Amino acid sequence: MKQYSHQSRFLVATDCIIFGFDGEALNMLLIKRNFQPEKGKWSLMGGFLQEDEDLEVGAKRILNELTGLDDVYIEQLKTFGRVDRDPVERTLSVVFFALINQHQHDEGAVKAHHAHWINLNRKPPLIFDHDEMTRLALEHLRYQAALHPIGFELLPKKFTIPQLQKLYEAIYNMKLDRRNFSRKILSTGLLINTGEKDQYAATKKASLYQLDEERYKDKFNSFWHFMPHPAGQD
Amino acid sequence: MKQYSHQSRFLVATDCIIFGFDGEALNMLLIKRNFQPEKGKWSLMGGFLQEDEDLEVGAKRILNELTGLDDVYIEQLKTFGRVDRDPVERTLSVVFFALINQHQHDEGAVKAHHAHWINLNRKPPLIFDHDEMTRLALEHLRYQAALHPIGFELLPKKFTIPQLQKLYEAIYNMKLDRRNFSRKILSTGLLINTGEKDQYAATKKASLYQLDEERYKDKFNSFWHFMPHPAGQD
DNA sequence: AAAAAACGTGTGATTTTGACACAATAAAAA
DNA sequence: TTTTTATTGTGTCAAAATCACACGTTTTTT
Repeated sequence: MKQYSHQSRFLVATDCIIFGFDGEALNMLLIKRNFQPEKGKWSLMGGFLQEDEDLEVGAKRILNELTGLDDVYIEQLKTFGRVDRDPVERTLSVVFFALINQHQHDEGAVKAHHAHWINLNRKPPLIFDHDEMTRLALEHLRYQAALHPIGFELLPKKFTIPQLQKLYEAIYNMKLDRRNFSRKILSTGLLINTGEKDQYAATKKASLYQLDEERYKDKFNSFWHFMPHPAGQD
Repeated sequence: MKQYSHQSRFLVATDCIIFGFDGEALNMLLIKRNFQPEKGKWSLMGGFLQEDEDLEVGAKRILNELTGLDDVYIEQLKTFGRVDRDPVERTLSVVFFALINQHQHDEGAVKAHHAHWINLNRKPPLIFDHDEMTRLALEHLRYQAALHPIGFELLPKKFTIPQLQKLYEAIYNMKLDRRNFSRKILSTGLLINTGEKDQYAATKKASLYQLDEERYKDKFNSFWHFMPHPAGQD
């Protein structure tokens, strides 16, 4: 048996949802398309899967092309396959979810692709089913960040607890209590106090922490509740 | 623009991981293949995606073919795309995760496909990357069942709390405290006591409950902790 | 009628959580 | 130089949730 001859074959694309955090707001990297189809409109960064390429390799190729980054946190999110989702020709899209340190990307590459960091609260409508993909990704981010120590992927190697809190506040669009947040985060035992202080702070300088990589890997799949359970849930 | 002419096209299959519960153990529905490739070996139930078919529709078609069931809980789990995962020809597989009430399936259809309910603890090795798919699905089941009220999908419409507990014990391979389990489950407010009793019970007859469908939909995405956090996590 | 098996509910100590207060630090303003 | 202001680090306490465990009840079996 050399081939499954009588079966249909499909185009397969990879689209990437790339989240970044600038210290204040949650952003995503979007493309202002200067190519067909839907030239001039906004979309996710994507590309077609190659004959000899694993899915994740394809996603990382596309991600690297756009950001210049190599060692990025990505997860496969979901495959979108509605028959008419691409008006040109049926194309399945395997959507990947990436978290990057926004201050580390290659600005040249981003400009070359007409890409822009867009605040999530000011996101324009996107082509095809890319809005649906985005909704799912944000939901997934909120889900993951509430249960797993995933937020670190969006911050620099060394960061302060107030910085981390701002990130969580941006992800959930809500204010958190400084003291309870700190207690909860530190109680995971995942943070190492480097002893250094945040030199950019305006007033009292906060301590810089970094991930305990060892424990991070070990405990990634423990469950936590990073988000408060406000009273009166019912 | 009529087509993306120069891009490669791929075979796309759908494989289904089908979990069932017989009251004692967790089982999955597996195929003893009497067709090529890998005739004689065990595999998941799968099939190729059709030209005019949405992904989920394809999965439901395959599921219905095997079980005769129509209204089944399914989730898309992940797409497997290793270049050499199918030795015959490169094929992407979109894996779906299904939970069914094992006592409700169509035995005729199952036999016709040479399918068998196999206890998870006695699962034979499967072809291709189906073992990896299975591992992921079990992990996902454990994840989901710990956080969301998903176990009901594996039970009959009316069930007792001890039955539900046995299910959880099978999923996690651990014993649970009867009293704490009951309290936790009831405190979700998702169960309605039908007033009836389980007539098959050997001794004291347990009350039959059913899902409060309304609340179930509303609260599916609230987080819960159905599994205990034993002391000494560190 | 007594024993055995399984169900339903209750209790108390411990831990975790959420709400909130105060002292310490560092820059900027006075 | 002193005061003001903004922000960080740590602490307290009441309320809620969790875990470990005990007892009485119902139904079949002996």
